[in-house]
Amino acid sequence: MAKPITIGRLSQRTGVHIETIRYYEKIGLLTDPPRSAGGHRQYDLDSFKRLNFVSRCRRLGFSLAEIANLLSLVADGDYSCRDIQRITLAHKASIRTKINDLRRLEASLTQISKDCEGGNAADCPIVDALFDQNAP
Amino acid sequence: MAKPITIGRLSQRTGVHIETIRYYEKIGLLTDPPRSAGGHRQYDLDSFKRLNFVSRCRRLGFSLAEIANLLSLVADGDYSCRDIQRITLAHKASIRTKINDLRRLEASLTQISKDCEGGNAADCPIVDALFDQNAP
DNA sequence: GCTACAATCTGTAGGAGCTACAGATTCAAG
DNA sequence: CTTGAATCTGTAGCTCCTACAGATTGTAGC
Repeated sequence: MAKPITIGRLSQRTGVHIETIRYYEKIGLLTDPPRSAGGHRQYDLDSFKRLNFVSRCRRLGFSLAEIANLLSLVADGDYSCRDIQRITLAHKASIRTKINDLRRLEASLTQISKDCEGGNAADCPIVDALFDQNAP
Repeated sequence: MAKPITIGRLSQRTGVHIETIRYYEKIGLLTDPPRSAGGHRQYDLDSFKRLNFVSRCRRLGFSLAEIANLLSLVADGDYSCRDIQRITLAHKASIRTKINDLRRLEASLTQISKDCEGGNAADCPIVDALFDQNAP
């Protein structure tokens, strides 16, 4: 059988920090791997794939709870593609909401910094705008 | 002199939760207000303005550290409008970066969910894409 | 003045998603 | 067998709050 993978190599190959891998194990996102006689973790190709899945989902902005959900669906085997797509699309919608929120923030910041000409403290429009008790 | 404001009224007027106000005080973002004989906090118009400033900055996405920085600049009185604008523009740039990141996420999700037709588990393109060890 | 009841007090723990130690072992190469 | 790198466990920290518990204070009505 294939030589087991150490946590260090797994970390290198997936780009996930060692501490993070152990953290995922602790919270139950990854299954506990077998151990060597001395207690070191021994991973295989499956653990590698699973961690890669988690890592990719994280990069796509899924929360750990969402990922746990996806993983359990897949593990149970009785999921339909429709389930997965529903989760994915819901996630996409929340990303869209975040983008819109940030766009509004950007517009506000553009607005309040527009009149700023680098002058003195007394008439800084940004500070005035933020401190004014009557502002929205 | 004006009647002091209780923490409850301050919370109502600013929309900041009571616990959050106390938290801001604990970390030094707000100054410790005077207390009644029994130990209840007594705020005035200045504390109201200051908390409003903090609250507005939070809504604009500034971190508490950034806000502390802005407040100390203003408190010292020797800031220039240029300083404030610099901080504001830096913040705007980081928001723009976040927007771009999220847009890329959205595009990825659109891509991987595109081929999904709600079929069976065996050929779910999303799961395949995420589990495939050779994927990017 | 007294009694309710609301508001506030302090302190601590939790949540998300890690990161960063410290101090003790274990592994692998020479 | 030694040495140095890797790994182990456990705990504490980070950000920005939120949510209690249990005690005390403030206030309105009688």
